[in-house]
Amino acid sequence: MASEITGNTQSILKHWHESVPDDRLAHLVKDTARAFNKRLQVRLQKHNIPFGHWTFLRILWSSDGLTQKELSDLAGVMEPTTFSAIKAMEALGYVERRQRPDNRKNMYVHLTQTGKALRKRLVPLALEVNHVAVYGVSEAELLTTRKVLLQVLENLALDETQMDNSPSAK
Amino acid sequence: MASEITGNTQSILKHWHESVPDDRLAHLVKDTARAFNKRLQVRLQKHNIPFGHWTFLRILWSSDGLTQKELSDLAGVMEPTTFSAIKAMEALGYVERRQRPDNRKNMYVHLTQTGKALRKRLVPLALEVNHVAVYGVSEAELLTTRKVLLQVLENLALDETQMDNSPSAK
DNA sequence: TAATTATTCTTAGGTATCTAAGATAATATG
DNA sequence: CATATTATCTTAGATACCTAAGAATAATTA
Repeated sequence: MASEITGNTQSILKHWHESVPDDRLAHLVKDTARAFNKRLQVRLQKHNIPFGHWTFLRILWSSDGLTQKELSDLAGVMEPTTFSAIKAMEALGYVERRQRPDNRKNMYVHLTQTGKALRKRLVPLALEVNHVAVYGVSEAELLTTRKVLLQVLENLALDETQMDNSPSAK
Repeated sequence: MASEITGNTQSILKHWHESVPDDRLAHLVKDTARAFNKRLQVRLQKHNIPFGHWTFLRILWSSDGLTQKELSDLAGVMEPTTFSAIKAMEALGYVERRQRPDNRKNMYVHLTQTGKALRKRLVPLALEVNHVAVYGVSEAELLTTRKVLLQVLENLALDETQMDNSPSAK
């Protein structure tokens, strides 16, 4: 009769309170991302939406008719990931994949009515998670956090351009 | 001859500069976590260490001889994840799984010499990633960020205890 | 315009996670 | 102490990602 909780955000939390290694921002960011994902996932599950479809739906709601390549870039995933997600979503009737007469290479992805309709139901779930998450955090702190994370993302992107061209395996 | 970069942290970054939706901390945290993972992963790859083993090695280096269950809790993953990672690590000769005469249920995981030796080589890689990541970020900002992420983690953990007991769908 | 190069989609196969459920051992209870 | 419950490890199978490589098409260039 104890807690039936599966994802153990609890124990992770405990760990962070007990020892905050001041060299491991990566770790904290990762744990937080996992918790965010999990909270959205359980909400989506109640609507029978696989978490992986959310990413693409979100993009399509704001810009329908993109190619799979464009979708991949916006979602920040590789083409095969997009391919299989979109195929699954097509099978579920959320999207249609179309080609244009003037271009037989690109695949344009369009939402169906069903796909469009999901928006009203699902967006509030994500907003709720974000709302819950920032409870008790001041605007100023949030601003700083966002700024820092953006800077970190930028630094890591720079590392990428540098590392991937100089394969100095040490 | 353009950039041979596979993980597209670049395009994600661009997206964040173009539109910062002020309701989507989750999204930013997720992108940052992915970038962190990726940067460590490419470094580990040069040493032929799968990213998934890193998590468990790190824990074992500071507390050898834990059970698989304890490892799972500390790593924040489910038992089957730990099970297969540890099995693979056993096959590679990094760890040994032992049972005690007084307890035939628990599996105690011990590092081998090889496993212990990896520490000296791998820990610097993680430190480097963290170092690169926080370049140009002030101590004060970092402190705030850490505090905020911890608070967020706490809020999400609370949501977990609340949601998972009141399955009010819809 | 023909040949080469680059882009996009697709297939194949692998990693790291998960949930659900089986097996076995330890613990608690009637 | 026998039975029921709980805990841990394990198996099986799914999801969401990845890399590498093939196929088709579009774009470039010689």
